[in-house]
Amino acid sequence: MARGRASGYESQRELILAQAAALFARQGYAGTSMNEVAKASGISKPALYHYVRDKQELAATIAQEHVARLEAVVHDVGRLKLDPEPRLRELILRFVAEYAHAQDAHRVLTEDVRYLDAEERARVLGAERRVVDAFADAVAAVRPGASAAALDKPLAMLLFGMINWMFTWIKPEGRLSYDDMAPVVCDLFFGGVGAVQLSQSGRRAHSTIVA
Amino acid sequence: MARGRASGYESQRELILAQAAALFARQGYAGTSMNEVAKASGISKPALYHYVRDKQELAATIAQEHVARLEAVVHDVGRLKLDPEPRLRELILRFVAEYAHAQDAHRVLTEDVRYLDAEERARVLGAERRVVDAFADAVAAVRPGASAAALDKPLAMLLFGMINWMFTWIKPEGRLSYDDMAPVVCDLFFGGVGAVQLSQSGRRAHSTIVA
DNA sequence: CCTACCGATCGGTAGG
DNA sequence: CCTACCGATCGGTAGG
Repeated sequence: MARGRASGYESQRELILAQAAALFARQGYAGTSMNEVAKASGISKPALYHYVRDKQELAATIAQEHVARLEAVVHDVGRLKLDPEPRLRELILRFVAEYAHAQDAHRVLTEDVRYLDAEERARVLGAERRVVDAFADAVAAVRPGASAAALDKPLAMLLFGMINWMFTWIKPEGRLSYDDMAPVVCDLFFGGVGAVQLSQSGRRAHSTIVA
Repeated sequence: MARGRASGYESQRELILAQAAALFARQGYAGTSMNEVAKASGISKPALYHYVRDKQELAATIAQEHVARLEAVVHDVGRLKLDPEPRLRELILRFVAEYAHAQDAHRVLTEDVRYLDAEERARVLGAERRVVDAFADAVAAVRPGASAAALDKPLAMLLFGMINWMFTWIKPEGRLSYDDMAPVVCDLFFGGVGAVQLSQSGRRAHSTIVA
């Protein structure tokens, strides 16, 4: 669609998307004005509208491209034909690496998708669901014979919780990086998933032990 | 809507705070107007400003009161003088229970604190830091003799990740509740924390995080 | 007539 | 406690 454009058009648009992602991540979608996006991109607001249709297209594109990369990671790892544990470990390591160099887009994906209209939100959430399902399958594979298969997806979500939450407390200037934490997440999950399998085999047995 | 006399001031204010928390949680702080808060509270906008100084006070109060409850939980559990593992388990169960009946306030705490001015943000983040430190201490206590004490706080943050992320995927109408997941989180963490201790011993002794 | 913009301003709405 | 407004800024677009 952009084939006829000048060669600089796509690179300018990519710069705009990067600047918008940074602003949305820091200030939120609703808390960021198109004037700020234009200023950060070094162009006027009318010029900005030469590259993007409207504000929502910015968030939609940022989220869509990011979740598409996550789907690509899932696909790539699937083609490696690894055993269950190496496969899940590979997924975790690659996702953390992906987040590490796309922190802004990831925050837009997790916080700003609610501002998209129904159709675009459905597209993004559909891709997210496929990623979650892939993780749930990988979790199921490392829990052979588990009687509580209903916990595969919740366990995958706990895994996502650990790695998605990392962007709130890992600071670029700190000495602990995303890559340092990825193996810790793996060890914690692989070490603990067996205990969940055992204690949850009789459903909800523990829910009111202490309270 | 029924409104009392002078004694009704506080209850009206509490209704406003609850409505604001629900709107902020759903739409974000910047994406919510004071007109919406007034309408949801069944009063006019000028009337709303009779109960609150400005928009920021709403978010500050919601976040401050919520984190104060979390600090109270930490304090209450501390007075029980439990052994390390029951203590951390009790903290997890009570935090999940607290989140379950304050989901809106919790989302404001985790997403909208960035919109507060420096002073109020510092107050909230200070309270959050004390809560995190208490969890890190509880984590340290279940890792006796661990040579990688620098991982106590990161492990506490992974724990927070699991339980803080729950609000994004546990739906009220869903099959799994917060209370169902709390023991799963406990089992996963207690089962896995030993594996982390082994594989991470000797790594990055002076790692620090900025929380 | 195209592109790549500009200074200025549109109709509405924000917090107050 | 309402109507009536303000200075400013919102997302988006006019003419040139």
